[in-house]
Amino acid sequence: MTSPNHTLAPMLRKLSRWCTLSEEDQQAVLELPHETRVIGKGNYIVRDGDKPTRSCVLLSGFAYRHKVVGNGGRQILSVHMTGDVVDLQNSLLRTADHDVQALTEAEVAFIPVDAVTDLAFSRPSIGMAMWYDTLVDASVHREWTANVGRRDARTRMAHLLCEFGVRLHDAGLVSLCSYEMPMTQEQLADATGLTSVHVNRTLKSLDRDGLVQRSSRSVLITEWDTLAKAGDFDTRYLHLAD
Amino acid sequence: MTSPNHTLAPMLRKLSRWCTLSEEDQQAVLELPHETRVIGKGNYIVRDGDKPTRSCVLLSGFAYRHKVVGNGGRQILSVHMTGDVVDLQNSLLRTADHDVQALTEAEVAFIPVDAVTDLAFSRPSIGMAMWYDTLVDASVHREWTANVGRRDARTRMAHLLCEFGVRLHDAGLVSLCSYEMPMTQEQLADATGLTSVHVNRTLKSLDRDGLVQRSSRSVLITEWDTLAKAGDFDTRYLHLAD
DNA sequence: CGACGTGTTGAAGGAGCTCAATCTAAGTGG
DNA sequence: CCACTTAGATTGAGCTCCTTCAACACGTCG
Repeated sequence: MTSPNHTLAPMLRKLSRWCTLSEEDQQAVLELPHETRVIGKGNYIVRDGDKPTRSCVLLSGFAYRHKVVGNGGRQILSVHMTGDVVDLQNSLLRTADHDVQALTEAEVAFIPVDAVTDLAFSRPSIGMAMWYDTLVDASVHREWTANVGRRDARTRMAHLLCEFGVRLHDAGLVSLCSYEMPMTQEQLADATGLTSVHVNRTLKSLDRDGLVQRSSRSVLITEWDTLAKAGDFDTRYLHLAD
Repeated sequence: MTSPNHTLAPMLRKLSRWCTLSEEDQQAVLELPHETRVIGKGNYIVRDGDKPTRSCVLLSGFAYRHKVVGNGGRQILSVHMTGDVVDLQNSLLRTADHDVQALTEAEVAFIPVDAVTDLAFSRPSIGMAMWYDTLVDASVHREWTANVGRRDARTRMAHLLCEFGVRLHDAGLVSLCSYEMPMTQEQLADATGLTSVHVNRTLKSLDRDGLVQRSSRSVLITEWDTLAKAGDFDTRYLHLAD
């Protein structure tokens, strides 16, 4: 791997997850023109309806995507971490169909979308890796639809906690069973389609049963297998092993 | 447009929706190697866990994608119609993360996935159109997540009926407000995260209020604007106009 | 210190579920 | 052409999971 200290190294790491990239391919990714910026906690990266001309890569921190529905309710669609190309979707689709917001203070790199597509089609391996990345994203959306549509509160919550553990672990950030998850209970509610009150009770219940401990923003999964079972969780939809 | 009678014409029509394709591009799409087949109503096109080597285009009829969760519940993730490349996702991701099933008897064309990717990267306009197609698919997933996560039964149902109307209309099949929708109430339930009993009551209620009439399998939207409003429906997520 | 964001807990209510019976329409075989 | 079957639609009654509303606790930060 070329220069792990390079700004876009997290993005390269992520793309390499999906396809093998040659030395030149790797170099080309790292040389993508970009501009870095720090986004304050809670600030918007893209707003629903925007016509972004740049794609955004998360270099550090967390971000999430969400939609606001007619009655004022909000649905969080996915949570993103270091290395995620968090807004290829909106920029390639030309008009954003959802909001992207910083969950914590976050370092991001903006890349002109034309540079991204040019690279994708001049270097098929990179193009395939990017396409694959957006496909995995869609797979996660499918799992979330099933999660909020057909699982009860306890299962949903357990599922979400498992997903975060696996993805953070895969991104090389933490151990599977102990991680920092900077989401409030209200945000967890918006991610699971519940109310914050019920999220509270559900977390308490999981805690009482000895499956997971959550204090302030840290999560400690005490019984991974039991939690995964309770959460109807199978990593397959994350496509980590294909 | 080249030869509207060609087998793959519906796929070409769909791709042309997303990007302008040159005469040669169009020809190249139509000349994709393929094998057609008729899939009986209710038969599976792909099963969760399969490793498909061919992608599947719907030439006629309807299909839907779904997931089965731990407690036996089923969540329908999207419904597909003529021209939809119904399984680019599963074939490009190498392992299927959900089922694809024929809703009605359906004519399909199977295309080797290698032929698809070769074409995508040898002809960037086609590649971009295909990528775009999968991105729109993901956008629909996002809307569905919000639909089942944050809207009440009545709104969900109205939203679904509006989506079908717009998409069928866009595929050139029918008028916006009157179409055949061959789904049972149980399938509508699995698409909306409700039970069939409650779907029945919800449809009755929409009917009573004069918004929509549904007899056997036909849908007649009597008050489009009112239904769209009741369904918190905005076509933007379908990206038809970008 | 006071204020604000977040977490916690109780009590009451409701949207949607479960269970179960009945009805209807479209076959299907004799 | 009719008895029989079967998949789906319809309706009622009771229940429960989750929501709503409201109060209070806790920590942090000006």
